[in-house]
Amino acid sequence: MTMAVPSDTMISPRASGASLKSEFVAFKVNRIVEAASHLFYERGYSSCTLDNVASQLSVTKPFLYSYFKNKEAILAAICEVGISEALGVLENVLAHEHESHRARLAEVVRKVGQIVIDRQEYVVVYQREMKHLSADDYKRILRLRHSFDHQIGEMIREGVASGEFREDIDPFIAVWIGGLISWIPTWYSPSGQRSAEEVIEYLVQAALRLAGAE
Amino acid sequence: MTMAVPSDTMISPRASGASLKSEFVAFKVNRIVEAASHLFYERGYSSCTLDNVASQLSVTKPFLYSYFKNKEAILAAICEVGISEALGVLENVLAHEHESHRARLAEVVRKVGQIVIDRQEYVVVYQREMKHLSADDYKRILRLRHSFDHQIGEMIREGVASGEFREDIDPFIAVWIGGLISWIPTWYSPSGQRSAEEVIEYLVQAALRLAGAE
DNA sequence: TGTAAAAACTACTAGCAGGTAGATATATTT
DNA sequence: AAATATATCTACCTGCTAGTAGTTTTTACA
Repeated sequence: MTMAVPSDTMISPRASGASLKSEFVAFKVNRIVEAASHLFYERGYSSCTLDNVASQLSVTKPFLYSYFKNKEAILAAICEVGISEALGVLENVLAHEHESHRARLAEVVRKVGQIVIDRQEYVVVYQREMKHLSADDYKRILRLRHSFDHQIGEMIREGVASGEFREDIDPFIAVWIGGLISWIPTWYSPSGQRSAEEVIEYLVQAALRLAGAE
Repeated sequence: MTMAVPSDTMISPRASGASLKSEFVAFKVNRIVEAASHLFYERGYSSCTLDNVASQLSVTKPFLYSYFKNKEAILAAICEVGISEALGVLENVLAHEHESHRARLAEVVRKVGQIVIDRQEYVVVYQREMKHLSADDYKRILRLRHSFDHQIGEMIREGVASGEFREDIDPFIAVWIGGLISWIPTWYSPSGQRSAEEVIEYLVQAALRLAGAE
């Protein structure tokens, strides 16, 4: 988008990375995505107007249009946050050695669960509103999602092959575990009775039980 | 679904119940709800116009308004289908004796799972669009939902008390089981690889495993 | 078959929401 | 401080959609 513009007297603190100006832009883009995510979460994408989003940020609609092509582009940005973070965590975990397949599954579930709790609203908007994406954005996001599902499936398969998980477990069980995780944001509330730690602990236990790896 | 239609010379078989005319009305209401549910499922409630619904049925918008007060009333009717059917099944199962708590849980999960598969689109619309209900409809539907959750929780509690389910199972596990069930419509497709029977069998196994009642 | 009532339609309104053109304010540079 | 570039806003347009008023068609019945 915007190009690097070094300041007059000082060299940009980040060696060759983002300039101060492009950081400003990133900051604003971020704020727009946050506000939109919150409002889309509460009112739904189609019922939420860009004037709503703008006034939430105390700006005006054309402000949004100088950072996003259109309404759908904001939705695409929201959808990308949750899934790409989850994918990042997954790949990070898979890149490291683990003492057992069981431990590896537990860590993936724990970390992805944490992201889902941290990014609750993004995840819900992603699940609910994905169909409103343009064909291109839809494909892009879906590829990320498939990559995620595929790697989880692989992980389960390896656990079964190693004998650590029950033999009669179908790799399809990954879909059920995905269900447990995706279900959290529909009932978990930070202000509710259960703490995030408690919920995640239950989640991990449930996932291991489903995999027959207790 | 289809109602009995007495021949011209016969008196309506239902003594004081529904007349032929009110059965016609019920039939039309049903068709509207079906069509709307399908379109709301595909395009989302807010993005789907009543002209869309009408043309799907080869009628016009005022036709809809002679059977429903407004758009929201159609949504309320859709939301009510899934949850009230599930509640009906649940109460039916609970009214009968079972050889074990395990068997009872399995039967509830199996039957509710079947409804969720049969009424996939209704369930998804219910979950996604409930927030667009009027305050009154919202409360009414939520009461049904709470009744359902409560009774499931009770059932788990009894299973634990009886010693059939693992002691360390939290009654809160009902929420996780609810998650498994509600997750089905987001990935199951009648035309997909897995048959409905297969999916339900997996669901029941997973639920029992979560309850520690294998 | 004629008439009244019910059902459905045609044609409309009012308000809203995505998107934009051009004006204004702010920051940057010389 | 003037001039230029950037950022943001005001004011608008256009198309769409929930909802309605009044007319026409169909049905029911005598």
